[in-house]
Amino acid sequence: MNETPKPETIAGVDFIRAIINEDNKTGKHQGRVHTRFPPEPNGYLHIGHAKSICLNFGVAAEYNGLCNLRFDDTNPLKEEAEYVENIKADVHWLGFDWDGREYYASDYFDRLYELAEELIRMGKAYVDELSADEIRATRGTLTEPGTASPYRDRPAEESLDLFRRMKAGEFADGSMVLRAKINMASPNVLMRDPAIYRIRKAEHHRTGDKWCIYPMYDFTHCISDSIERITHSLCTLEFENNRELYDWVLEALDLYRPQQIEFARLNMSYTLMSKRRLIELVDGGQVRGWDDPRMPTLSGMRRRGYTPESIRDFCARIGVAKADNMVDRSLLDFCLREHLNAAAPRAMAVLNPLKLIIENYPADQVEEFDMPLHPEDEALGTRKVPFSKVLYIEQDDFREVPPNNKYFRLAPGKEVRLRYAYYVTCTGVEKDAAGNITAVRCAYDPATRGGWSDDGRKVKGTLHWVSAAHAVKAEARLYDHLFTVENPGAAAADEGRPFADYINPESLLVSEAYLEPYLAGLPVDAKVQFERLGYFCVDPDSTEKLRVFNRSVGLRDSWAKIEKKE
RNA sequence: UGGGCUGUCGUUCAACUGGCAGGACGGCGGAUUCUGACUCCGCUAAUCUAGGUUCAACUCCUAGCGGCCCAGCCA
Repeated sequence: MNETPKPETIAGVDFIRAIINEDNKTGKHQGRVHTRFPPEPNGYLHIGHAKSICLNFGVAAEYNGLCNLRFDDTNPLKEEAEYVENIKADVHWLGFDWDGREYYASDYFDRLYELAEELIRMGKAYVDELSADEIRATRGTLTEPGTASPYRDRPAEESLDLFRRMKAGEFADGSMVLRAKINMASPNVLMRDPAIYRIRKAEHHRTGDKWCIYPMYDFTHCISDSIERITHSLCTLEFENNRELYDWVLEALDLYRPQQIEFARLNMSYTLMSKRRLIELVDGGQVRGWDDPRMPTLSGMRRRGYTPESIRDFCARIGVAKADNMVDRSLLDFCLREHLNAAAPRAMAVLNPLKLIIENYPADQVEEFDMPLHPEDEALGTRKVPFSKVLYIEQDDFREVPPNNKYFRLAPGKEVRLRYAYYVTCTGVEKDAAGNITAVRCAYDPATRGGWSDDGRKVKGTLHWVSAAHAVKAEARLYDHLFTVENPGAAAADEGRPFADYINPESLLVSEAYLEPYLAGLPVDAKVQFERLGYFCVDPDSTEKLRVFNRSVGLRDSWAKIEKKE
């Protein structure tokens, strides 16, 4: 669990505040603010859920209120205990705590059943024996009203008897259903006698085989909110049409009524947010699992190096509103870079090594330099980095023929600084028979120890380096964006192609690339920002091999700029 | 087509009950720098349309237009 998150102010949350403030003024909830985060445990949490988590916990915190964690587990076919555990872990990782208020819709099955019977007795619900197809056929269309089921007006006692026998397991799945009796002609299709209980002879991850009938979302969610005395039930836009039903159920049963408030869900470019499709990716083996670093899940992003702080900051910056949106990934990357830049201890790394031989440095000598772990934060302390006659530098940091006079890295005759070590001047190159450069030779100036000269001499270039003899080899897997189009889900739907077609094949290739970055002997047990190269993060799960995840966090942009200037 | 919701810089969020359309990200340019990073400075660019009310409209009125959601025994 992280430190308690500071209450980042979420942009655009005013339309929710306005409602809460009004409620507080009128004393509707005695000034109480109580929200909930209600995931269905049918998959892992993704960046879209982070928005909801930050909103629900954030709004509650702002008003000194509470936020519950509630699992919406009314469909035994899709839900698993494994998901529950991972969801809890991810919420904690993000930095939020429900303080023991961990609830399950399945906790309310008994109460829900009682209320369903009550609805039947009141004549506001009936057992329908129409098939699913028949119900669909009689529901009408968007422009035409539906027609009543022949069972709609059966006596309450008859429905009650049938409902009890449904519960007792006397009937097969799909043979009958409990429907709320509302209005078959309602312009809101959801109000045309919606099913509120169905028969499902399936094992539930928490209640086992105790039940063979399960309540549906529209009947369950509002009552669960009511039972928990939720004041403001924040949910996404697609539930706007459900609000009328939400209110109807609680009104019919004369129960405490929370206020449902809808907000726009997060859409992010090049990112798939549909849980259904993420499940397909996992099941289809296109990714290694829910926590594959290419996945937009919180666990995948964690492995890729995103920090909870950066995700929270992102959620605060994108804000919340009722208009559909498509947030650019670059904002997420910005948030990560900003946090990493401030917090990550630094290290030097070389991805594409080029041997650098210091001609006038004693062959058997090794020096250790103390380098700050963070250039702007001395409190982080220093690291020791060994220096010797043969080093590795980045291939891109040397050009036999400099492209122009603005190139200030190493080239024949030019002097550069080896970061925190010495100034060196290039004296020549070594080549193999084919003419490929195999090593660069140079001479160092002993008077510049520590990487500084008092004589006013200016060197523009500062290179990163590692001692060849002391370098740590590591396997690096570079992950690219998983999807090739801005909105893979929509693209696939539009063109009617399987969305897996929109996976970037390069992301798979890149992920298998075996690179050999040479890391100086540095603390690599935590996230590390490789200086100058951009922002790499060490996979915190890795134990044996050091994995360097990157690609979306700045490296490419950084190089693009460099290339342009040369 | 019925109903619900929604339209502000490229993106996202602002602009209190009408009063100079602002911030952030992105992009472009510059300064600085022992990471060509970071930082700093500057620039860029928007009220869906048409009428109307008003000294004054993103805001109010009227009429259009666009986008999203709803016809699961999913949530």
